[in-house]
Amino acid sequence: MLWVESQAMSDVSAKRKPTIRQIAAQAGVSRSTVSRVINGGHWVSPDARQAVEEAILATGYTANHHARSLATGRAGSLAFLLTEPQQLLFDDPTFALLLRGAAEALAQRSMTLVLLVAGTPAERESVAQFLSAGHVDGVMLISSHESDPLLDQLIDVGIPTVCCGLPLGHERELSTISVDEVASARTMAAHLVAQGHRRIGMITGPDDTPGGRYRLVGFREELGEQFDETLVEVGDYSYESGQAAMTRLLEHDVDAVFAASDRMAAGAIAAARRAGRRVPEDIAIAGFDDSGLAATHEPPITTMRQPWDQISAKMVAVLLEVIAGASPRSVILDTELVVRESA
Amino acid sequence: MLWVESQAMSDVSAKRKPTIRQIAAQAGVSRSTVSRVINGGHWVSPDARQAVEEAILATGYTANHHARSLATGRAGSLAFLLTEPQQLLFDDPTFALLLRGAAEALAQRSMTLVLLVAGTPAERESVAQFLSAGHVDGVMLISSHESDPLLDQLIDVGIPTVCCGLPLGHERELSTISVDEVASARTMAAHLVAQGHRRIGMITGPDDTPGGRYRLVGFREELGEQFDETLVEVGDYSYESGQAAMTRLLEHDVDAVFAASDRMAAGAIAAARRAGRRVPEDIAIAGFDDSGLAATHEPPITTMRQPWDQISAKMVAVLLEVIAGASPRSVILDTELVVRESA
DNA sequence: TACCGAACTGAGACCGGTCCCAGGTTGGAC
DNA sequence: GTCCAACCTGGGACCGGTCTCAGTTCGGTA
Repeated sequence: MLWVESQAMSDVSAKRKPTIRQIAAQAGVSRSTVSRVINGGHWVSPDARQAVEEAILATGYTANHHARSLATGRAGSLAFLLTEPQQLLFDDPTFALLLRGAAEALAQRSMTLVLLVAGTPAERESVAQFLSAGHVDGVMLISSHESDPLLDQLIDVGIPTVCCGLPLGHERELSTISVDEVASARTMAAHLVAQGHRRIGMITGPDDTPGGRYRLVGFREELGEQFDETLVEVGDYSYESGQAAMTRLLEHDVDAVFAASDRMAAGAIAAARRAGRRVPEDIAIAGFDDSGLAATHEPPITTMRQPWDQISAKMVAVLLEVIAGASPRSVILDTELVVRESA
Repeated sequence: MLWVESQAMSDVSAKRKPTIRQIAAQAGVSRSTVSRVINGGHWVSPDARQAVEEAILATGYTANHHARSLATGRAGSLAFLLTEPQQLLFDDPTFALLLRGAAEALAQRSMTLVLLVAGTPAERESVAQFLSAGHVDGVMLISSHESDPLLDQLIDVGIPTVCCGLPLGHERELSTISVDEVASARTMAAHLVAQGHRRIGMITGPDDTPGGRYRLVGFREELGEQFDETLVEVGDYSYESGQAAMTRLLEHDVDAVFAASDRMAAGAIAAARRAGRRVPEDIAIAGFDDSGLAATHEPPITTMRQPWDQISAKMVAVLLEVIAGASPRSVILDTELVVRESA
């Protein structure tokens, strides 16, 4: 009876995860030494280190994240924060690329990615509370509307933050990873001009987003005298808004259109065809992002490629720097013109 | 000098997050009582409860997740685990819908969503280790390939798991949330028949996925005598595979095609058009999922709607039940025929 | 009046780590 | 021979909660 009980108990303890004390006992050293080995191993004798490493290997020991976080004050995780009111960002294939890249970059550092959605006001509130509670070490903010109230909250809370895209008006306080919007737009505009197009229209994004504002700036700069204010329409990056904008542009007899997103370009192509125009024969239509959609679209869309993998990798890298104490900094990455069939 | 120092120190402590002990002191009770109030408040006198609640409100106290997890052994978080080898799932808009739904469902319960990607073998290894370390309470597995070795690992580790789609061969050990594939496929097949189509082809998914296997079963059942083995092509749910499959089907003179995903349907439509066929006039093409793509496609795609919001909500609900001690169970949800223009 | 159980409270151990610090060796410089 | 620095080690406090359990109060019952 007694034997059965102790048998059962030893089964339980065998199944239970080993703690640092068990490793210490097995290796014949103190907890402190085990801890040192785990964290870099400075000031540990070769003998002790080896004994500890063998014990760890033998037991399959893994440190308890929660205990470590409690003791160190570091969470060991970063938040991936989505703030678009609608599910705009979820329709957007680009977000998935960023998410995947960020998750992988974190996994490599044995940190975790916590997904936070702050769409509704209620959600924003609970997210703000979550963040100020210190449950994560830093935030990757995926939103570029400058009016975003969450930006101020993040600055208030003082939590290390990196934004994707330019957070207009907050360049000093927050780190940002972005592409050179102006130069990218100039490149595409130059391409369209070089193709011999004269009446080139543009479908921009909202003016309170960097992509909406600066791609237009670059477009205007490059066209110079040729620039025609009446050939500019505003969209919201969605397929539908691209369709609507194109429908309006068709009344102005354009021979080329530069859309600020691939999805708007796809919508524009659909609208152009519905109006009986061929793409690219009658109208050339180019996009922006190279979001996967562009390559498989019919016809394949000429676009500016955003370096999504670099963007996500840099977001993580810069954010970790800031967490480690560095000052906020901004990184600007290059885009690449990808010529396909639509323009 | 001394004053300056103590001033600085008090500033620091003022900024520091309040702990349960400070709340206890402020409310004039013990830590235990505060803890009781936080966790439901049983066996607490009204006076004590009120004092504690006021102190919490006044200080903006929030419990430290890590400390709580350490003490309770519960992590307070669930993993959203992606296992597709390629970035297939990231191209797939449906995954984003699930992710969003799950994140929201968890936020409502003040739990967090940890994103895990297990694509490469190295990633799978570290994910397995992460999970067996008990860093999360449960796993939402997003993958439906029955050959997935991770399934066995999850069962080995014994971590509560819920799968999205039928994990073929593991119905007893794991919970699953799925739709009635067979009935859904029958509904769509019946619709195509009712529209007067005679030579109806199908583009299925891989045979080791429930969507690939059972949608074909339903399709065959419904067509009965009309079913023609030569009109079945296999795709991998992607746009390109839909294009390729359709190109082959066109040689067999089909007048309707049922694709097992909207993306394959879109690819099929493109291929049909390239071959000079009009959709739906010459060939009707239907999809599956209603993934957002379907509604905005040109023409809008007739499809079977999967109840994404219900699926994600059920995944979370069932998983929490299992974590709480319930036995694994399977939930089957209904789909809905959405008739648009393509079929 | 003695007893009992229910309602309520607080002390202390505990979860599994990290980190500060005091102490012990060892080797080299003076 | 002494002193000191560099290297290595272990004990104990601590991070911020939860939880068990013993103790107190109080109303009701035999």
